[in-house]
Amino acid sequence: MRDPDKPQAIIDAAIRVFARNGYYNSRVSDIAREAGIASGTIYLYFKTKDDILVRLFREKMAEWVALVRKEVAAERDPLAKIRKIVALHFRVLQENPDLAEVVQVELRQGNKFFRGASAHEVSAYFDVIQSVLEEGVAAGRVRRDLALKVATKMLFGAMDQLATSWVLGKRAYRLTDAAEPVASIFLKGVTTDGV
Amino acid sequence: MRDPDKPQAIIDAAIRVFARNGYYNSRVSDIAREAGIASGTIYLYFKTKDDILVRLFREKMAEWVALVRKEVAAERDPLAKIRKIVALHFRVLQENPDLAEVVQVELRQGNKFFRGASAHEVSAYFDVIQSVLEEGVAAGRVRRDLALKVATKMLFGAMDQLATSWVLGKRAYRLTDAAEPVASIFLKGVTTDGV
DNA sequence: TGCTGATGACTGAACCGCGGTTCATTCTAC
DNA sequence: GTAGAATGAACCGCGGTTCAGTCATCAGCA
Repeated sequence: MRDPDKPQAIIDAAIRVFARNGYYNSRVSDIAREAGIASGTIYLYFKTKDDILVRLFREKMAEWVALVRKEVAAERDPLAKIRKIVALHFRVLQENPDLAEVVQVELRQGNKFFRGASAHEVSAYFDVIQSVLEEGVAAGRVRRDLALKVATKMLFGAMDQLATSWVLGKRAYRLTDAAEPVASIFLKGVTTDGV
Repeated sequence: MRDPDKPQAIIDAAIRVFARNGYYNSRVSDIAREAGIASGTIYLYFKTKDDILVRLFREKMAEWVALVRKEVAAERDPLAKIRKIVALHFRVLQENPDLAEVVQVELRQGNKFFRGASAHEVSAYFDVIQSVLEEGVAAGRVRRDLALKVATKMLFGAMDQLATSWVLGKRAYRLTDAAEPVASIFLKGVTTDGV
C-alpha cells in the first residue's frame, strides 16, 4: 500500500527546497533528497513537478482559509474581525518563514496559480474579507457607500505587500508589528465617521 | 554600426511575446520572430534571455517613475498628489495592456526582480510615494503619528492588487474606475481628522 | 562612376547541457 | 511466493546559446 504520509512529507520537503532555491532552480531530485527518498518515488504521488507546487499551494491555502474562518467566527465585533484577520495573516507568515518565502515570492510564477489551479482557494480568502466588511456595513460600523470589492482587494493587497517587503528584506524585523498600523489605517479609511 | 533602435525593438517584441505566453513559455526564437530578426541577433544586444527581462523592466520602471515624478511636481496639494499617483498608476497600466500583463504577472518570477536587479527602480517609486506623504504631514494634512513606511507599502500594495485582479480578470472593466475609491479610502485612512 | 576589398552586422542550423520523466530492477511486508 | 512500493541510472526533448558563413555598406582608388 502507498504510504499515506508520503505526499505530505514531499510537500514539506518541497517547501524547504523552494524556499532555499526557488521553484525553477530546484530539481525534482533536490526535493527527493530533502525528503530522503528516490526521485522516481515522487512520481508515484505527483503527476509532474508543477503538480507539487499546485497541490502545495492548495493545501496550505485551504488550511489558511479554514483557520481564518474559525478565528473570525470567534469574534463578535466586525472591526475586531478585521484586526484579527490582519494579525493572523502576519502571524502565520512570520511563524512559517519557509512557507512565507514560497507564497510571497515563488508562487507568483506566471499565470499558473493566481489565474489557474488555485483561483478558487484565493477567492475563498477574498470572500472571507468581503463578508466581514458586509457585516460591518450591516452593523453600521462601515460606510454604507463603500466599494466593497475595491476595499477587499485593497486590504489584501496591503497585507500582501507588507508581507512581500518583509520577505524580500530578509525578515529583518517583526512582521506582526505592522499588524496594528495596517489595521488602523485601513479601518480609519472604511469606517463610518462619527463612531 | 549596430542599429541603435534594435534593443528597443527587441524589448517591445518581448513585451508582446511575454504577455501572450509568459516568460518561461517564450523561446528566444519567438521574440526574434516577433521582432522580425534572427535569434542570434538578439545576442548582439542582450547577454542572455534573463537580460532581456531585466532591461525591459528597468527601462519601463524608469520611464514610469520619471512620469510620476513629473506629474506629481505639477500638483500643489499633497492630497491631490496622492490622487494623481493612483490615477496615473491605473491609467498607465490600462493604456498598456501588454505591459500590464508582463508587469503584474510575469515579472514576479522568483527573486530575480524585486530582490535583484530592479530593487533600485522599485524603491524609487516607493520613495516618491513616501515623500508625498511626508509633505502631507508637514502641511498638517496627514496624521503626524502615521507609520510612513507602512502606509507607503499599503498604498502600493493596494494599487498593485487592484491592477493584478484586473489583469487576471481579463481586464473586463475599466481599471481607472477604481482610482477614485482607492484614493478616497486610503486618504480617509491617513489624513488628519478635522479637515 | 564603377569596381574592389574590408568591416562588421546579421543569420539560423547545430550544439550541448540540463533536468523532468520513465521503467527495468530491487526490496519489503505479509 | 507475491504484490506492489521504491529505486536511480539512463533517456530524451527542449531550448538557450554559439559561431562559421552570408550579406550590406562604404571608403579608397582608378
